[in-house]
Amino acid sequence: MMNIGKAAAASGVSAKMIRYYESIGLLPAARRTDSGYRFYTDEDVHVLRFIRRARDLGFAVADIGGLLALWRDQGRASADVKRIALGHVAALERKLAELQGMVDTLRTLAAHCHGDARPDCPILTDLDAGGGR
Amino acid sequence: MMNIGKAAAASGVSAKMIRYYESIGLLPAARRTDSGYRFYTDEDVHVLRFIRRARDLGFAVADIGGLLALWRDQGRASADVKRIALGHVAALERKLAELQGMVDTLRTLAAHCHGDARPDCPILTDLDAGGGR
DNA sequence: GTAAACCTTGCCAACGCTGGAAGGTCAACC
DNA sequence: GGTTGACCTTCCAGCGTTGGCAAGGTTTAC
Repeated sequence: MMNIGKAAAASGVSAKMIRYYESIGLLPAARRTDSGYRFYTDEDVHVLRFIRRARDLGFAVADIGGLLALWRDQGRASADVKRIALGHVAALERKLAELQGMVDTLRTLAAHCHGDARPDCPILTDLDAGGGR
Repeated sequence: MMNIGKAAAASGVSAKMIRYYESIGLLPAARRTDSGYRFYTDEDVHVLRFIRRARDLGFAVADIGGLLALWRDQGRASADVKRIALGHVAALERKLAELQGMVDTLRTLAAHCHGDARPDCPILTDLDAGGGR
C-alpha cells in the first residue's frame, strides 16, 4: 500500500502519467483512501513498470492496452503477442527508413555546401526547387 | 493571382495548412480580395513549396522560419545554412538510434517467441521484468 | 501547532496537423 | 432571375504524451 508518489518512484512512471493513464482508461481507477488519495499495491507497480517498458519500446498507449490484456490473460496465444510486436517493428522500420532518407539527403546536400561566408548553398537551392523530384 | 485552393494544389500544401502557417506567423498575412478571399502569386507558391520540401526533410516549423529568412537574405553565409542542416541531421540521427534500439530489442524478443498457441512468450516476460536492465 | 511535503482537480502549453460547423461568395447552368 | 454546388471564411475541438502551474485539502514530522 503506497500512495501515488511512491508508486511513481517505484515504477518510473510519473504521478502525472499515472493519473493520465487512469483518465484514458489504460489503467482501472485506483482505489482511494477515505480522504481521496489514490493508493497502489506492489502488483499495481508491476503493471506500471510493464507500461513503462512498453513505452520505452515505442508502443503507443493504445497498443499497450492490447498488450496488457494479453499479459493478464493466462490463456493467451504467444502468436498474438508476436503479431503485435512484429507489427510494431514494421511501423518502426517504416519510420526508420523515412528518417534515414532525410538524413541521407541532408548529408549529401550539406557535403556540397561550402559552409563559408559565401551565400550560395545547394541546401537552399534544393529546398527552392523542391528536390528536383 | 489565384485563391487558396489553387495555391494549395500548385504547392502541395493543403489550404488548411496554408492558413495554419499564416496563423502561426510562418507566412505573412495573405492579401485579400474585396470579399475577403486570400489570393496568392506564383512567388507565394514558390515559398509554399520551399516549406513543403523542408517539412518533408523533417525540419520543424520553427526551423523553417529560420531557413526562410536565410533563403530570402541574399547576403546570407552558406555556413549558417549548413549549421542548421547539420544540427538537424544530428537530431534525426539521435532519433534514428533510438528507434533502431527499439527495433533490435523487439526483433530479438520476437525471435525467441514461439508464436504459436502456447501462452509463454519472452516478449511479455521482458516487459514484465522491465528488460532486466 | 505549524511547516513542509505530499495529495487532489483542473486548465494551459507544446507539436503539426485534421476535421467539422456555420456561414459568405462565386461560377455555371436552366 | 434563381438555384445548385464548389469554393471561400472563421472558430472550435481533437489527436497523443508530457510538463507545468494553480488553488486547495491531507498527512507527516518536528
